Amino acid sequence: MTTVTIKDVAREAGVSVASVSRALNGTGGVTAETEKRIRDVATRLRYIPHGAARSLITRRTHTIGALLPDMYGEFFSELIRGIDLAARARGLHLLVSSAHDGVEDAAAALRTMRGRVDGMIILSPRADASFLHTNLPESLPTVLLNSPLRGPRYPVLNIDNHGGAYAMVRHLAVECGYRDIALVAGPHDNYDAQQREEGYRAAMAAFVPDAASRIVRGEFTEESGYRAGCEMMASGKLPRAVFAANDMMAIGCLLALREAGVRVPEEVAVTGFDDIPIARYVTPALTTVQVRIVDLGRSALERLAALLDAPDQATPPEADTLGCHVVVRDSCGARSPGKTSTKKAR
Amino acid sequence: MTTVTIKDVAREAGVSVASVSRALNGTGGVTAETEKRIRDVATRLRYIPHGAARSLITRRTHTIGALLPDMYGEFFSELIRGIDLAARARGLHLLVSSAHDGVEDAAAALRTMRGRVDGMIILSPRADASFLHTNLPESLPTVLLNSPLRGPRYPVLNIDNHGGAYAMVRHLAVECGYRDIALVAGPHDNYDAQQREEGYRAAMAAFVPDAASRIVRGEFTEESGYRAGCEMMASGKLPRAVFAANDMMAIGCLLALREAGVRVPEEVAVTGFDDIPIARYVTPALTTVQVRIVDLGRSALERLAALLDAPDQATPPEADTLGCHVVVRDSCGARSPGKTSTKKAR
DNA sequence: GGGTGGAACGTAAACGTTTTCATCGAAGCT
DNA sequence: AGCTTCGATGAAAACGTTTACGTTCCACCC
Repeated sequence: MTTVTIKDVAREAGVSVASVSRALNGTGGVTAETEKRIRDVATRLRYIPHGAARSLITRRTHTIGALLPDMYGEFFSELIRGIDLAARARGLHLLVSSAHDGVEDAAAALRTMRGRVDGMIILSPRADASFLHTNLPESLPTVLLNSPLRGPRYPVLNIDNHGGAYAMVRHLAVECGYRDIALVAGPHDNYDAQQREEGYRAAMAAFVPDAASRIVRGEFTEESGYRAGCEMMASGKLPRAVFAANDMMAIGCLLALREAGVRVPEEVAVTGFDDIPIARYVTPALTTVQVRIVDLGRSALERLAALLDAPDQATPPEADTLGCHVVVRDSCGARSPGKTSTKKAR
Repeated sequence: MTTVTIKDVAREAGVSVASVSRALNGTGGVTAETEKRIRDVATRLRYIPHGAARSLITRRTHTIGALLPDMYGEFFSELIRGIDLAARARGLHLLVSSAHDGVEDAAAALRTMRGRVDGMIILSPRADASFLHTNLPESLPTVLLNSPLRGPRYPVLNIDNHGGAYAMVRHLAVECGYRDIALVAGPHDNYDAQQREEGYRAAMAAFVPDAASRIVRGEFTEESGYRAGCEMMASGKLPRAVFAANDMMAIGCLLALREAGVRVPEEVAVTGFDDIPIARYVTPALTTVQVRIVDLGRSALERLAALLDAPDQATPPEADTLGCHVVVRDSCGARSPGKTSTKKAR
């Protein structure tokens, strides 16, 4: 009696449960008169349908699951935001699970999704082919984010890490005219980091073929960026430009240089990757590669929704990549440090 | 055949579904031998229990729902992060719904939670008493965040807006010695904004009783902070210190002053509220009121979990408030602009 | 006026689990 | 040997819905 079910409504309204279901769902088959009566009773009793029961028979949950490695930082909040935005536009709900304590954890999280979601969006370094095979219910529509996996099994959406890094190096080399461009790379085992590094190499080979490339490794943290900056200064020979594989490292590097009295961008240019919100507020404002993470989330969900609507549509086997472009601010020296334009806060 | 159910496992293993359930759940009542056989079959068939079906009978979903007004900005991502952190520590999952397109929307979101969650965390300006009464299943454990609501019905967790604002003004008045302190307030209909404003007034009355208080209204956006800065300069008489009711407005104000060539903090001190990540990276680094949003989310979930474990425990009728404290950086002029300490990126 | 058709409504099966209860057999005891 | 006890197992109910299928009833048509 504590919670009111469809039976209570039926009894109170003097009809069968079937009629209540029909009336409340707007399926035909009930007089306008009885429908009204049922509706009245339902609101009076404050009846709320039981989601689990409904989706058990309907085989629809109107919920999509998101498996993410971690909730941290701008990236993931932006991503979730994008997914959620698109989801609610479609009347879908979001079951998030940030499982990052290893494969066990991720597997468990994935399994509990069974029967609670209509589809999955997965962004996880651990999600290799065999992992997915054993833990993902055979027929659950899924789209992968930022995954090295290819193939017709699941659609994949990637950030154009390679292209973004390439474009940034081109900017530094061609438009700014620098030759001695160093990379503060990300961790070796990180897929994004690998691709960005490759983009750097390719662009260096293309635009300043006779200049040596110079790479110091970081870990995508501000601290590691700071250390990288110190390291380069200690080496006695500063590069003319530093391209950090993400913004946090760029900022760390910026701080290290500032502390040492090195002027940015006059002596050394510094650029990053990601365009996190902080980027435009540091001084000098950071030139970086903008990747519209919100859009990544959004298109992931759109793609998934398409899969849900047309289950056996042949999915384009090619992986989609989300373009990104460099946004020029002050830290690269390509423009005179102008006034920071005031933008409407988002 | 497309999805494998418990029946398939039972048939394949030559036992009843009951035994499969017992074996897989580790309830007693099966020989070690048959348990192993069942387990083997289950993994071979890649059986994954159906969540909805299970929770239909168990009346447990191991999921908690979060109703938030919007996913935007640092605040909400931090909040979710806090909730999620505590949730996964308890083996709970998270069903988020950011419903901000009005009451209709929020109501719909809340109703679809029925049967999918064991409890709710609600942070919504729209969630007044009657709204909750009509849309919240009678017996669903719920904790409210940052709500003006009081009473024994639901536990409430609040940020100590009043105390934080009070402390900041005290800092400006007592420790920095300023008397002419202006407030850039938040929107009138915002609960946080109201409390912060009240804290400002109270502190002004307490510490600089003979100084006039000065309030210009903003909307919690960077742009409105920028405008507030311009407005104050246009008035011809700049205050000695500006306390903005949130960081984004403080930053906007900072920019306006900087553009006009006003030196911060030498001529005008500027402080904010929230301690968003950006705050420590602007120059001068922003003195602000730190509120541990992650902790807010965490304790909300802890509280909810306690409710779940002991449903009829008398909930402390007093609303809990989460303390906050001022963190002194450069923008208030209380200390000599030091080196920005490099922190480990979170 | 006796069919015919269709709309309104009820009955019951189904969804995939867990759990109570009954059954069965073996082991232990006198 | 006859009884009890207990552990392993299966049968079936239950959870709260939706929906296929009947049934009833009324209007309509010849």
